[in-house]
Amino acid sequence: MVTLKQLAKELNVSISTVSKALNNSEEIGQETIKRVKELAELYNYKPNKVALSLKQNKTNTIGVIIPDILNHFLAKVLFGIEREATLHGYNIITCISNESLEKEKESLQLLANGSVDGFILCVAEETQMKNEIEHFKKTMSQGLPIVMFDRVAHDVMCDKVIVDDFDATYRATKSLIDENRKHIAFISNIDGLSVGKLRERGYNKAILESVDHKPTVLSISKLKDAPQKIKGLFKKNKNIDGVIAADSSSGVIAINTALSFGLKVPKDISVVGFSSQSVAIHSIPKLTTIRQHAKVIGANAAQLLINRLKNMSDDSDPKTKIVKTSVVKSKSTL
Amino acid sequence: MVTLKQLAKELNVSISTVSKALNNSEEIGQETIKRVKELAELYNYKPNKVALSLKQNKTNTIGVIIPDILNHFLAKVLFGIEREATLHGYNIITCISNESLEKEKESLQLLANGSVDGFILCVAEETQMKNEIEHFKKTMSQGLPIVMFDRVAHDVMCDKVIVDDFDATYRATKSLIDENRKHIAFISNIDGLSVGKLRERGYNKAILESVDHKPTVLSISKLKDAPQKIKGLFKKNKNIDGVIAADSSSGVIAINTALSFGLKVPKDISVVGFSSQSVAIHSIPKLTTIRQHAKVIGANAAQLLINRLKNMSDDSDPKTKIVKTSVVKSKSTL
DNA sequence: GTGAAAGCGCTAACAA
DNA sequence: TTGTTAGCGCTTTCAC
Repeated sequence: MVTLKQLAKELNVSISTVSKALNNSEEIGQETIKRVKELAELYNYKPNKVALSLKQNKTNTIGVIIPDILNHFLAKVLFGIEREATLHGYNIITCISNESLEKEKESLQLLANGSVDGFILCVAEETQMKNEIEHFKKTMSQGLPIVMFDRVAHDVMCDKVIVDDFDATYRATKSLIDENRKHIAFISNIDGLSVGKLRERGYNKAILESVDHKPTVLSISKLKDAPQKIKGLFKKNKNIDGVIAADSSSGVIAINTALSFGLKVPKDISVVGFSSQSVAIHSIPKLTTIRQHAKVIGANAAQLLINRLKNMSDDSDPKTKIVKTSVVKSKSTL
Repeated sequence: MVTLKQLAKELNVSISTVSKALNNSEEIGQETIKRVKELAELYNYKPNKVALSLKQNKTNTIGVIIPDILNHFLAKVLFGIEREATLHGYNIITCISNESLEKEKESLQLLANGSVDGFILCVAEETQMKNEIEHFKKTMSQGLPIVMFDRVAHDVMCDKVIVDDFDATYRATKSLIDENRKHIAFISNIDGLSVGKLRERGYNKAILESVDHKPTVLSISKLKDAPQKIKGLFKKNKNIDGVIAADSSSGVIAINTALSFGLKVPKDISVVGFSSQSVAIHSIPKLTTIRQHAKVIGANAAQLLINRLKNMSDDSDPKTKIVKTSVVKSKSTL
């Protein structure tokens, strides 16, 4: 990489002249600016990012900590973050916590050494289980703002972007009730997570309000077992005629299982799931989905963080942004 | 963040003493080392990464450029890269090219300013179409090594990690022929990509060698249209009794479509697809998959790059690593 | 055993 | 209009 020093030498001017010329300083003569810029162009000069970071005490880099990159929702959020960040001239360093508290702590520690200006993260499952928040607080006390999305730690005072999980399942369940469904089950692969619990509660509320059966909840601990477990559920409760799925896979699996069981979808049974277009088409009929607008969530998180970074002095109260879900009706419901 | 300077001041010693003490230098007395380390611990001192990078002229950061983070295979490779990189003390900066040549160039340019020590990338679709490679060469000539995986530019002399695509479909097609299938179709959502072409060729070869029908190739340009297009294919060719799917979604969609068509899988029709466990379970029966070992690919790519970085002087010939696919037999084939 | 000083590449206050 | 200098945080050579 060519440096200012080399350009200066070649042009027989001082380093600062070159620097100013490249930054279009008023101080420098047009002629000089032109000469400098031409040579810089020729040598494809790019200001060294590391030196700039050191000088300006900011990296224009955001640390993103994701529990699971293979989760389609989380990948999509990451996509949204990357887009928005790039738009504002920020890079992202991605760490994957693998749902582990230890790895989450490590990643936070590792990047809190000047590598990044702030964090966007989704709390790991283990962290939520153990309800640990000290590492978040410590990071923030070092002057690194955090934005949490989806799964958040309520007791940490930071910006957050969340989904209206409770409402979403409440309304979805209601809508199945309106279809005159009599026995609606709730299937979840994420009952350990804050969002999973919220979704279950929304379902519970709707059921308890309107239907005369108790909530029927199926918890899938390993996705691999989903087909079998769902099959078991259908066998045990022959009268199930509606399913709310809390995660993106179990909805399509529920449809496929129902079909292989000889049930007609949506005639005999309606299925709604949290999912996205690209997964929803893995069943025929296509799954009616609760869309979380993952990209929007990512973009919002990035915006919140970048705003904080741009006004570091401004110590205003943390904001929580709720991104409303919307239902994309398809042929798996009436 | 606390700096050496501050520690030095507080301890009434010089900056260099503190630095040496923290690095366990022989020069420094045990007593001093102890004092210094205690204070550093107390203040949670971490050497500033940016300063280190500037000093040592390396960042311990890898730039990863991925065409599409929502592609399950690519996400999994990223996972593999991240793991291996973390293991060796490297961070990764992720850019998403969105299959665009322009974005790919930009990302490369943007990070080639000292932000990263090298690149791992999968060539964007547009880049492959236009067969552009200048930007890769330029980057490499700046002293930044590149490792390409999956979709590679053959004319660029760099390390590569690829899959035995041709062989994989050749063998998969053969295996359906061995099942006594008479009319095997090939479905692809990636016919513009180098790997897509290789896969098609493997299929073609097997068909031309052994069966008396011409290759039947269905090209899906937008995933959204997959169910419809596949339905069309089945309608037009009622005697199709085998399907090879080149991408992860169309395999499960083919099964689901066949079922909705009244066909029995695998009795009437066998389906094999490039996919992974978590997508394969989106059909009942589960899809027989050609596994690409995405995580291994990622890990290999990271290893190759890190090796180059560790021996920058060593100008040895580029290596190409082939990660063999394996078939995970499931109930969608006989 | 400890400290001073140079230098990584850059910007900016100040001097000329 | 241009140049000198200091300094961002760190390591390392060389002097004491």
